[in-house]
Amino acid sequence: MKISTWNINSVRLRLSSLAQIIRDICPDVICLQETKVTNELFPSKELSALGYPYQAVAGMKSYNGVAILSRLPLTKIIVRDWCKKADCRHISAIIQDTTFSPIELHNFYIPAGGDTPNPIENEKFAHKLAFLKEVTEWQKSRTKKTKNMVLVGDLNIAPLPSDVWSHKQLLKVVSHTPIETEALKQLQISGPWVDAVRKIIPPQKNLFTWWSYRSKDWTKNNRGRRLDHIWVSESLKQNVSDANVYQDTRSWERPSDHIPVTITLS
DNA sequence: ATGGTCGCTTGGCGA
Repeated sequence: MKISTWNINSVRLRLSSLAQIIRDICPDVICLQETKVTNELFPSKELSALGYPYQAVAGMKSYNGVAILSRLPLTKIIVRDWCKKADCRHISAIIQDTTFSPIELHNFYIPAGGDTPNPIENEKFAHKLAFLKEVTEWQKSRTKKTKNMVLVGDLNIAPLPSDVWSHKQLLKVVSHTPIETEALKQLQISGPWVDAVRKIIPPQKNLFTWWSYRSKDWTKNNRGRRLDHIWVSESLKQNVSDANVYQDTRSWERPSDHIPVTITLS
């Protein structure tokens, strides 16, 4: 089973890019973030025609928005609000597969956090930290636990030194500050999570999934960050047989600033 | 230290 995650930055604008990615990768399940569209205007028919009849969608006008597209049936679709905001940053579903027992899938779009890494001066950063804490506490409080779980999304944090182009220069930049990487670690250990991508691609090796639009040539200095992640539960750890990023897409016409990340479960 | 670019929507916000 192949599971991909991609911050698409407008699903309507990049439908043809998504179709190409589908042709190239053939994922069984695709999780999108920043769809930037209401559910009424979500291109359901087009995506169904591309081979994904099972869809879980949580969108709003202009901002945020998450979606799960699947070749396999999805059950128990849940859209959750965090920090008392109905801002479409999380959707979960159970993938009904015949090879594995059911897999509980969580698709997150964690707040970016603004520019200043100080929760007192910057309410967006405060929101990001509060969001992480709330998800962490929620995971700890869950009593009914599904065995097989996968968590994906644009987590907007690059946890490892090798997840950014310069560890030293980014320590005070939102996405790589110690307070964030620590919060992400707490979130990770509050559940059964293993970083599936880093199980395949060694933690020493630089790996990025995002490059800013604010650069004439993103390849020149390769100033990227790994903001997009796929985690699996311990129960699936041994099943992770591949993980990769589709870096070519960043050079396509009208690219998203994020690239797709994919794992294979065997 | 500053400004650089996108997308949605048409001014300004969020990234």
